Amino acid sequence: MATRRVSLAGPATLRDVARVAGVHPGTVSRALNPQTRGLVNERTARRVLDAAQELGYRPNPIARGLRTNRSNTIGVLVPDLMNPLFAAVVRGIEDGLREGGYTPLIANTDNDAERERVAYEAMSARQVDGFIAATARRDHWLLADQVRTGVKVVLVNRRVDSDALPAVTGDDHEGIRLAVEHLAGLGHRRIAHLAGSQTLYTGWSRHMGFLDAMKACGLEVDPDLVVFSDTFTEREGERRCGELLARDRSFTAIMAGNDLLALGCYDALERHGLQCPDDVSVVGYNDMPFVDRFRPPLTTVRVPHYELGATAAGLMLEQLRGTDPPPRQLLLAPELVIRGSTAPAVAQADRNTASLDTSH
Amino acid sequence: MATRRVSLAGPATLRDVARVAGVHPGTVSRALNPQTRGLVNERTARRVLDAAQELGYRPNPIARGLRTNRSNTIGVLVPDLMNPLFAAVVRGIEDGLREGGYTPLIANTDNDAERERVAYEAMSARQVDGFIAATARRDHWLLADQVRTGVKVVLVNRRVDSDALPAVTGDDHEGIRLAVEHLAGLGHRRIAHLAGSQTLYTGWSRHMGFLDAMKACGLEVDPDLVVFSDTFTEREGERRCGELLARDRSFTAIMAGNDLLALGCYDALERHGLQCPDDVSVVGYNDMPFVDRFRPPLTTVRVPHYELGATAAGLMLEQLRGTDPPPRQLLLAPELVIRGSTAPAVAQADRNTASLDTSH
DNA sequence: CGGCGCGCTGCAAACGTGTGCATAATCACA
DNA sequence: TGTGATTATGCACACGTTTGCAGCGCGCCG
Repeated sequence: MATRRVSLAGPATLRDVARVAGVHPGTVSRALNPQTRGLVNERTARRVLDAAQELGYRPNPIARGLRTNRSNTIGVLVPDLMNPLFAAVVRGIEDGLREGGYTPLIANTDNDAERERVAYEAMSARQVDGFIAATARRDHWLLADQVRTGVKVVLVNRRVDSDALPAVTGDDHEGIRLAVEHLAGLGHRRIAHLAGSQTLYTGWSRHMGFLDAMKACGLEVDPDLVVFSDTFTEREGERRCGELLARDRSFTAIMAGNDLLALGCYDALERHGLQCPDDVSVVGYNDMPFVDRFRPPLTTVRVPHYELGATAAGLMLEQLRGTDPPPRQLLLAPELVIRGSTAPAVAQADRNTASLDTSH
Repeated sequence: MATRRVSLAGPATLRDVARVAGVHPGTVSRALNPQTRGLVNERTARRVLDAAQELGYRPNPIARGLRTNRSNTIGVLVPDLMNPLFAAVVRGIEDGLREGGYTPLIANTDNDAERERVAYEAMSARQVDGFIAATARRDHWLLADQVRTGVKVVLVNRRVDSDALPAVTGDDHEGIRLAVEHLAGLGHRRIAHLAGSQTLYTGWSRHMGFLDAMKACGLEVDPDLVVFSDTFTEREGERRCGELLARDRSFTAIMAGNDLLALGCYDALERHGLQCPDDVSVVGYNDMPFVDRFRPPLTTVRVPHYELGATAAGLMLEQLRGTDPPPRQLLLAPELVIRGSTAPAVAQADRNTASLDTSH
């Protein structure tokens, strides 16, 4: 009889299980929830579990969410999934959340404040239990909203000065240091810096790292050799590197804020008749897929993007389990990957005459 | 008083709006739903809308979903987000769905049947209104389940023989034809084919396309020059291309089933002392990001992945709006992108002696 | 033997919406 | 003015689950 009803209607509900097991729906709820199983007699719990198994009962997350105001869902805000870096981060987040039984709800923001806001609202409405924000803006309303509403937030690839929010990022400071030391070790003394946008956290922190690293190596940073780009794109990299070359050609190496910017440097150098790495060494940042295939293969700093996402998920789970652990800010170690775009510095004189040949 | 309640408790509910507007919650529901607004007096509707605006009312999708068994959510099954092709497809899906007010729920399956199944179950439990499956297996249980339960499904990057499911894919047949014609036009007559796995739709369809295209060009396909790979990876490409070279070196061009396989060919050719494109031309498929940066820049067939996703989303919306339109199978036009990895065929004699020089 | 505590389960009220049905109000028309 | 049609709104229940509270049976102890 009961099975008949099941075969007729949709998926089995708590009431169906209760009918088969001969108990009250409330008891079924308690028996099936590991949290509250202790409250119910072992023998009846067994009976309930069997009935549920037999009917193929699957709890309805919607109904549960309505009652509990929780959804086992985490909102993930990411600039652009088509960017392989963020794809890796998101993949790490997904795999990390799965361990805790949570599901990510992903939205692309294109670094647009308005889209970010509507995605945030939509996700809040869907009762997400927290947010992982991989969006890179340094200033952020999320912070304000967090302290106001107490919603759980974890930042990835970005942190806030106040230490108020848990965050996990790559150690840009260390990464840039490795790169600059590598260049210094090759004899480079005049090192240019093609920095990313200073409104994005990564652009800013790598710039700071560059200043410190140069000092640590006993090198001077010539303001003429530092240029800021607006976006992390090849085109912008080529443009800014062109400005650099037009202004002052005395540098023998470029530290780029990003692999894409580094790629733009390739183009600009080629356009100005300079060879990489023979005339100018270039170092990127991130170790994107396929940069080992470029011409020349790019020396760069590897950032563990997948692990970034996975540990961010871990921090979120930790926060969800409760007992308010103090917000932690984790740094993940980068790794210098030396390939073909860096070489020993040429003697200053040689290079200047060489470049004069082509420019006049 | 009413506003007081709002400031105390959480987000405003239908009842709150009703209290402020001085009407029954049911009326508010009707007034706010564009579908049913016609049922309510224009003046009161206005009052309700104002009240909702004032209170900042946001409908609760969870409660709505519980009542309607719909979630405005579409399950998206994708092999791996870190693959830039699928990232583009997913991005297209997201943007396409947004137009209809739907949100994607994304899961990576790694082409693993078991993970696919659990993701499908989990999404069904969450009451997704449909599935977009970008997973590439040719045989699929989804088909069976679809006809059984009547759940809405759209395939992308894959279709089924029976025409029973709406699908949108790139026109592999046409794409391969363009590529083979290009090679034939360069004088190549012995063209090898490094095919993808025949258990995946794209691998299979491109293989079929290759056979037809060769015939159309009046060229013979030598079974010795066709080799099948198990996965779409560089390593596998290198391995299989190595087998090809060991077996028969008479070919002057390779049609690869994939850019990654083509990349593997680069490695194998180099290892065997052959130059691309001087000795052997290589054509890829997909036009992944950065293949224009490879050494040499890869000639390949561009597939509009973003549009693939976007139109798949469109098909899904169409299906959701109802009135059962017949399932449509759309083909999107590919485009041949000629770069540096293809060149006129060398005279057979020249190349044989050249390769003999290095191999002996 | 009565009362108390304890282990277990039933009861029912939510959570926020949507919607069929009833009903009140308005209107048209003879 | 009465009747039927139309329009607009109220009412109440349902969706499936969780959970505080009450109650029941039973054993223990005084």
